[in-house]
Amino acid sequence: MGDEQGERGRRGPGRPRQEHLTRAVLDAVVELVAESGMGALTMDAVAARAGVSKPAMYRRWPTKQDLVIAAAEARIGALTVPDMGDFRAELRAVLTARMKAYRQPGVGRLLAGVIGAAAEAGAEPGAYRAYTSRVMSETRHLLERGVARGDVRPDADVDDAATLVAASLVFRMVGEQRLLDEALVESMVDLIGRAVGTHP
Amino acid sequence: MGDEQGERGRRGPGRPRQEHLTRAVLDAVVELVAESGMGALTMDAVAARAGVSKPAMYRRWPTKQDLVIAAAEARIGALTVPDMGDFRAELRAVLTARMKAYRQPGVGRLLAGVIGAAAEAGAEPGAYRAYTSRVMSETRHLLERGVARGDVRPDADVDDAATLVAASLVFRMVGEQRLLDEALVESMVDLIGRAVGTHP
Amino acid sequence: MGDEQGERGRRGPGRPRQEHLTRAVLDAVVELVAESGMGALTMDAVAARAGVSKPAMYRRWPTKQDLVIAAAEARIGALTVPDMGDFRAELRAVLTARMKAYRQPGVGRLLAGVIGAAAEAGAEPGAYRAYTSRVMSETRHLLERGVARGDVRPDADVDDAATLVAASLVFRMVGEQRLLDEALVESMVDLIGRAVGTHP
Amino acid sequence: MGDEQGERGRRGPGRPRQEHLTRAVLDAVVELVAESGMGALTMDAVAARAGVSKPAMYRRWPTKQDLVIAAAEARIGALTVPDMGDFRAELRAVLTARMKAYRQPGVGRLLAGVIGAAAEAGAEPGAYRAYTSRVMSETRHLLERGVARGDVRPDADVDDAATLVAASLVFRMVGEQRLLDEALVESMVDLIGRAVGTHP
DNA sequence: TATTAAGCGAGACGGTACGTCACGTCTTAGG
DNA sequence: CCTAAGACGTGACGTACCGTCTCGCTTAATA
Repeated sequence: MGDEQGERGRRGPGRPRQEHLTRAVLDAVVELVAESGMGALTMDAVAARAGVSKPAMYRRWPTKQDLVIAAAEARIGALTVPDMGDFRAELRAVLTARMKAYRQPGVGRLLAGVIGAAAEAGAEPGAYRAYTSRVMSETRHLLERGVARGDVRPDADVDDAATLVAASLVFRMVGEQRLLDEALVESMVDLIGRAVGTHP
Repeated sequence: MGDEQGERGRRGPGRPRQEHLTRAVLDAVVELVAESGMGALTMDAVAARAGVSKPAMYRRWPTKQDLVIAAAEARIGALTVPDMGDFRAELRAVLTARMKAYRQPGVGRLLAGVIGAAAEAGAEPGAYRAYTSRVMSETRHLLERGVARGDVRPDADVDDAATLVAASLVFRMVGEQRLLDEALVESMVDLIGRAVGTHP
Repeated sequence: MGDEQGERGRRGPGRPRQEHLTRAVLDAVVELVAESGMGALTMDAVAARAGVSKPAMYRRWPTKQDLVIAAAEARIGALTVPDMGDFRAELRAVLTARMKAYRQPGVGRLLAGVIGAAAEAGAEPGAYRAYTSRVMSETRHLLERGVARGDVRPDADVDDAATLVAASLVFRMVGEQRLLDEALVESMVDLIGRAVGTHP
Repeated sequence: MGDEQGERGRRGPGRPRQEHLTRAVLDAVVELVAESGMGALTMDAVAARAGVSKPAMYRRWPTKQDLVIAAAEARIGALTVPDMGDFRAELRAVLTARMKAYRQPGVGRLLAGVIGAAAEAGAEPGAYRAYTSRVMSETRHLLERGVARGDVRPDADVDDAATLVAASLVFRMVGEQRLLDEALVESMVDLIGRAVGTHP
């Protein structure tokens, strides 16, 4: 699961970890994926590109999956949309932000890799689930705010609508392997707006 | 890409392929994935489980990816929804059919594996794209029929709406790793129906 | 322990092992040791030098120890001294033969490595013991023939005398790290001849 | 080569080394080897067992080899046999003393390890040679005293005879991997006594 | 009926990555 | 200057999987 989430505070005695190595590795992951796809994402290749030793990597992320997820999170990051007084506007904001994050070079393939890796053998859902559920709850929050405000139908299933929001961009990119653009965002704002909005 | 699509006709002289081996292999793939996930899906393991030699497998599917896609297709299969006179009914039919296909044991992880594998290094999009675009065009056909019939808005982007339809179940299962059920289908019929329907 | 001792007969179905690989590996071991000592005897280095893959090596010798012992045996080989009618002459013959075998480049260090490796962790005595006891019994046979003939004292402990014969050259080379020569052999023939001979 | 031979006097300013750490490490080496063989003799394991940090070890013995040799010397130690007026008696004394030293738990494997390590790559003969030649000269001294006294043949090669004396026990233990006992010592006194003695 | 091309199981092969381990160094903080 | 703790680079380890190949055998369609 990686322990890089631990508070940056004391780690007891001994030489502390060098944070620039952590960054170098995450950068190397994205670069390699952007250049040559997930197939080129070898632990050895990452270590070589980052100028870091393999043990130093495995100390931080015990599994390739953990590393990949950490790299994806570092590029996609968290997302909080402020109350803009209008559901459609907020939806446009969040989709636009995600579109831009996903369009960064390598992020698309990285995300596909993360999804594939989550289906692995013993793959403890740990890190992956943590990431996924965080993203979903952001979206649910948006919908609930809309319900409270009155521009989202109260009888729409928030869970399922949130799935629709999250799925749209990810599936287009990863499933259909097509590029994302503003037109898609606009289209989705319209479709999902009609699906859950109070005023058609 | 696999040559198993070739017409079953003449293959010239020599001993013909034994079709029961083909079936045994595809079954073994699904069984293994269902039991132990994609990580356990070794070519050797498949061969052992199916009681088939590796060369016999590679004669049929030149690559592991091809085999995985073939196995997924064999379980999910093609889908043609007859004209039922009502878009929502047809949408419910197609989503229900897919839900049932996806819920078969192993199919979820298999699909995740296919998606992940499509992001590999040189991964010629070949087989994957062929499968994906076939599925998408089925859905587009449904929407176009609705437009012609008059119960789907003509100004809705068919492409983007089709993405929404396909994404809903796949993302819930693969992205969120949650089980599919009838309630989700009903929810999606409602949401997508409102999104593209002419009568709210 | 290595299975390379198996009779060269049938190995059942499947592709047979390529014997030239076996030879190439054993040669590479000796070359590397002769050039750079046991420290340079990496499995990777051997594989590279022999132009053989690591799995192909591990199929033949499951352990580095087994490989080292096999290489040593291939260079030192078995030894049978014919009845020459005189114990001292036979002793001179066997010591001369061993001296020549040990003086081959790399063999000295190889032997030291074998001895060191035999003290390793779980080191099942298997291969090492087999080799050692074969060498010792050759020497014992020589002594027993001398007793039967009448030029070796019947009250000399054959076991301990055999140890002395085997130890002389090996310790000089491995323990003292000095080169072997004919003078040493002559000296040992004299000393051991007096130690166990009937006519001083 | 290790600096532990340095005079125990002043080491300049600063905190002096704690001698009990030195002893703890050497003890830990022998314990570990006795329990689990050379394979378990890791620098980390020694440090852990001795309750000492790695830098503290490397300050004393710059190399693992140096540590191993130091541990062996500490258990085997130097040996000076007083003039007993009879070569055979002195020979019995020295062999008995060595037999007892070698029979201590772990010492056999430790000695094998030392011999193996001496064949390593760049292994500067330093420490090993120093130890070996000291042992050999002890034995030569014994023989020379016998020659002077008149109970050792003056035409016996002292060097080669000394090799025989040293080799007997070491080879039996390390080469043949058999236990040492008084009978072997008695046997060797008889054999070597006949080999170099003036009165058969 | 004989030939022949292809299929088949078995398993060795080269290649490449895996995740781990050990060595010897270095960096922190504290005595 | 010593000490404990522990991260670091280096490099080898032994294993696993992929996709290919070489065996010796079997099976049909063709000649």
